[in-house]
This record gives sequence, structure tokens and C-alpha cells, in this order.
Amino acid sequence: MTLTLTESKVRFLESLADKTRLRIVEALREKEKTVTQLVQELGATQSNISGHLRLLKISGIIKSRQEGKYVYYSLASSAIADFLTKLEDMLIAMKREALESA
Amino acid sequence: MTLTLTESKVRFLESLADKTRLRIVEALREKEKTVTQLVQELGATQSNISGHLRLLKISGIIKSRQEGKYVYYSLASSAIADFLTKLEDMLIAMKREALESA
DNA sequence: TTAACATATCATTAATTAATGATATGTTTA
DNA sequence: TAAACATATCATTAATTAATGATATGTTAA
Repeated sequence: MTLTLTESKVRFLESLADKTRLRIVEALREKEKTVTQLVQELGATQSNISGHLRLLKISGIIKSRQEGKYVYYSLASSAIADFLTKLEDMLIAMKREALESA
Repeated sequence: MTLTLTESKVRFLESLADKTRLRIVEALREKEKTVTQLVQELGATQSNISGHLRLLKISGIIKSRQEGKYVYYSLASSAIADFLTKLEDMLIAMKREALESA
């Protein structure tokens, strides 16, 4: 099952197009974190966070390593962080353009 | 109803995280197009395309201008095209990294 | 080795949403 | 003006998915 480039883009965008998942990914930009740390930081249930982490991992956006009873999650690539920066820059640019044309 | 930055990002990503909408936006990178042109190019129904165009316009991703009985749609900002380029570059970079570590 | 802790999985429920077909609105042209 | 064309809107249906609570699995420490 090889995806077309457009399908790959959609999969990637879908993975980030959820408030909880985007907050997880932004939290992981700072440093790797355990499930419990993310649960506390985001104020969501453990089951909910674990489910989202699973999806993000399958999508190739994050990776994990186990250390004793803890599982540390982190971004799979620095390209993800660059992309998030670009997303933010773009929204700011669009907001500015919208104000200028008003 | 002012959105937080994270919410704005999610809204934007949701708007593009659909195969039909992403294809529309990529089709509009080339040049402005009418609804009928998009219907033909994408092979979808007119009602379906119109609905997606409406959503993309509300999201601020595309804009439109009417010329007689035609409505021409185009990208709202060149920042959108830049973002799509970045998305594609990132996916290619991630694919390369995945192959290297294999 | 049992209790406590960390994480993953599963079934259910509620909500969201894309597609469709029908119809309405608006514009041009015969 | 009426027919043809272009686009928008609406109700319905089907499918997807996020959240929740419960439970299972795996790890450490008492």
C-alpha cells in the first residue's frame, strides 16, 4: 500500500490537525517527555494521551524509547520542528496581510 | 471569538487535511480557476467542490472574484504556496531519513 | 512476591463531517 | 422573455473519530 504524495501530505496534516495532538507535538519540541508528564502538562486522561501518541508514532511524527517503566516520546525529526515554525510564520504573515488590506 | 494561536493552527491544518481540498489548493497554485474547471480537473461533483471551496474561503486559504457567470478562485496569499512547498520538502526529507536509518 | 506505578488497549458513545441528490439563485444568450 | 449555464445551498446518509472508563500488560520497589 504505497501512498501518493498527496495522500502522504493529507495523512501528515490529519495527524497534526487535532488540538490535543498538536499540543503534544509542541510540548515535545522543548524536550522528550513521558506519557505521565504529557498527561499532567496537557490536563488530559492517560488513555487519551496514549491513544494520540500511538497515532503520532504510526504517522512517523514522533518516536519513543523505553527506560524502565517510563516511555519517553520525542519528535522523530528536526524537520517536524522546522515545519511547525513555518506554519506559525505563515499564519502570522497571513494575519498581517489581512490587517493591511483592511 | 478570538482563537488562540494553537487553535488557529489546528483550523488551518484541518482545512488542508482533506484529499479533495488539498487537491483544490494544489490546482490553484498553477493559476486561478472556476468551479467548473475544478470540477472537471478533479472529477468530483459540483456540489462537493462548491462546499469545499466555501470552507477553504472561510478559512482564509483562498479568495474569489466573480466575472459574469463565472467565479474565479485563487490562493489568498503566496504564503500558502510557500507552506505547501515546505510541507513537500519536509515529507521528502523525512522519507530520506527513514531510508538512511533502515 | 505482592503492591504500586506507568503505559497500552479495548469497547462504547457522542460528535463531526464528507458526499450525494435535489433545488435555489444568479447570469448570459438565443 | 425563456432557455441554458454556473454556482450556491440544503437535507439526508454514511463514515470517521475523539473521548471515556475499564481493564490488561509490563516494570519497579517494598
